[in-house]
Amino acid sequence: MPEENQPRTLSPSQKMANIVALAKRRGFVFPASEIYGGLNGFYDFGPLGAQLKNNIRDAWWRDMVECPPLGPDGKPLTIVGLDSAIIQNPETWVASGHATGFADPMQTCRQCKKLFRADHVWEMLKESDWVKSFADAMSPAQPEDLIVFDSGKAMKWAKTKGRKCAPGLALVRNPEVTLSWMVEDLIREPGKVLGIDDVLRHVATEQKARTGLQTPCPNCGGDLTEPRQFNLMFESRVGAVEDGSGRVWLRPETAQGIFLNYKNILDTGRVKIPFGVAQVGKAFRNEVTPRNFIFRTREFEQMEMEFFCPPDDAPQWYEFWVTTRLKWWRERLGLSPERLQRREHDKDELSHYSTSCADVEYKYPFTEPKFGELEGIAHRGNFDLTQHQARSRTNLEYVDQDGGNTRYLPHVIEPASGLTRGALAVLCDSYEYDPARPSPEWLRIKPELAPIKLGVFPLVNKDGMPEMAGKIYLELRQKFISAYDAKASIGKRYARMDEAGTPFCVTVDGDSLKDGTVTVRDRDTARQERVDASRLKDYLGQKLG
RNA sequence: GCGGGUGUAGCUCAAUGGCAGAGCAACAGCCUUCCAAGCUGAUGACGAGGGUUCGAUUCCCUUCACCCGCUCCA
Repeated sequence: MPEENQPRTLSPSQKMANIVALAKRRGFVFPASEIYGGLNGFYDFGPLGAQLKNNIRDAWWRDMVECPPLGPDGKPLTIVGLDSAIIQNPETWVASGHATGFADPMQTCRQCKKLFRADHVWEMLKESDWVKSFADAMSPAQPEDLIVFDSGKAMKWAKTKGRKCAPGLALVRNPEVTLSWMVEDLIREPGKVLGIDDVLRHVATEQKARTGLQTPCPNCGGDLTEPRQFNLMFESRVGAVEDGSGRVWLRPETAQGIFLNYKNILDTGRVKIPFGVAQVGKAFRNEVTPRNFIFRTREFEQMEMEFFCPPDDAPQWYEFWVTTRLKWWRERLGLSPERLQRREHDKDELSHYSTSCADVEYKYPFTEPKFGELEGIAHRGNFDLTQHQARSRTNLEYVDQDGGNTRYLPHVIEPASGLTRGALAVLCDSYEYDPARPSPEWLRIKPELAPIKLGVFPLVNKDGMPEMAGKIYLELRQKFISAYDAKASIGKRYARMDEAGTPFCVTVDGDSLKDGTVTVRDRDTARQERVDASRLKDYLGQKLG
């Protein structure tokens, strides 16, 4: 209901709150097991959400498997489908690196309470503000990666910072703690030139001797806790005996199921390189912090495709898939171009398996003005096949009969998108707000993706209108997902359909009974057109695609 | 996992150490001739567990969930 003085535009956080509320109100997304108080990181998709998600999935499957794009040479690509088990032999995850890579030891700082990956601490330390400012203060004239320890300069610096400093000893580090006990020995030689690595090594040795810990906190220099194990994979057990013998994991990504079946598909699928294998399914990660509605959940759905190609061709296929996938989100799902971007990963951001990786990113309301991930396209090289070949002792080489029977492990380009995130992006992108409208909130979902395509109403519940509307409904529902509604006022029914993102509403009114025409109302403009009821199927077929 | 904040009906909000109220939504019916009209009716809540108390939604403890930040990540 529009209220006076309501602002026309919403802040990103208000917008997000509205989207979450609408998603629940209209049955798109509910918190999982809500009657028991919910469960952190899990959501259920309601009637409309399930349909929306299926529509996105079907569009992806259609464009990947049933009718894949043409390659750079203008010839159609070969991509086949797969649906592999969620639980696989645990060796899978040892080979893929998830059993170790997903079990990162973490450390918390006792002073500033920040959390760090233990294997990142050293690098972060080098980049940390307190080490840098320390270096700057000590040797403004020196290159940035060098520190000159000089007690005279130290005293001067401490003075300008308003800190006390004993000759030759006391350096003060940010913000309160003295560093003197750590660098005492180094300062004995004023003027000596040292690299940051030298200093850090010394600091670490001192700290270990004193506290038994390896490294100071990169943020504040405080004490870090012991590295603690985190395992991001969900554990389960095969067999009913609880003795730890049948331990298995739920897959943290769908991709590995494809690599495990690579040989089977080669042997039976009549495919030859280059080709792709696509799969949609649930994956599970024990995220440290599920956050932002369904953006990061512990159970989520992926749409992944592994594209196998000759090693030399990999760079061009990588480029091909990045542009193809970006275009897909923009054109097929209709996401706003200005809210989509391609972002190349930095070197230090790359996973253990990939040599290059680009994200298709969307500007979600909760990341604004920044972007958040929607899909990642990774050049995985032959990492996975190499690992599985070695660990399973199964030859996974491809014999290229077109290329003089050469043998090689193909390289892999992997476009991996989040279906759950895709649904979120569609909800966010289609959310419209205009307090001047009778229905101020509506979802401008692309008609092809809308969970309900059509509302069919009698204008009022008498004079034969319900009968005629009922007949039209029975006919149209065979072709379009439709909803019949005769409750409450016509305006309310339009508003309900607007919030569900239903693109068109057909209304039977008094004239319909006389001349056989009905009105078709457009969700986005709220304008109506009179159409002959007998032409409805064709008319709507054109509009709904 | 750490720190901060928040938990009363589906939503927005009341009140109270002694029977927990309203508006909207949803449901049934009446009415209604194009954009959340009206009438009637029935349904519906103190996040969970424990403690103090004759009695706790209210005070105390614990826990769970959600929001924000750190971190991780499709």
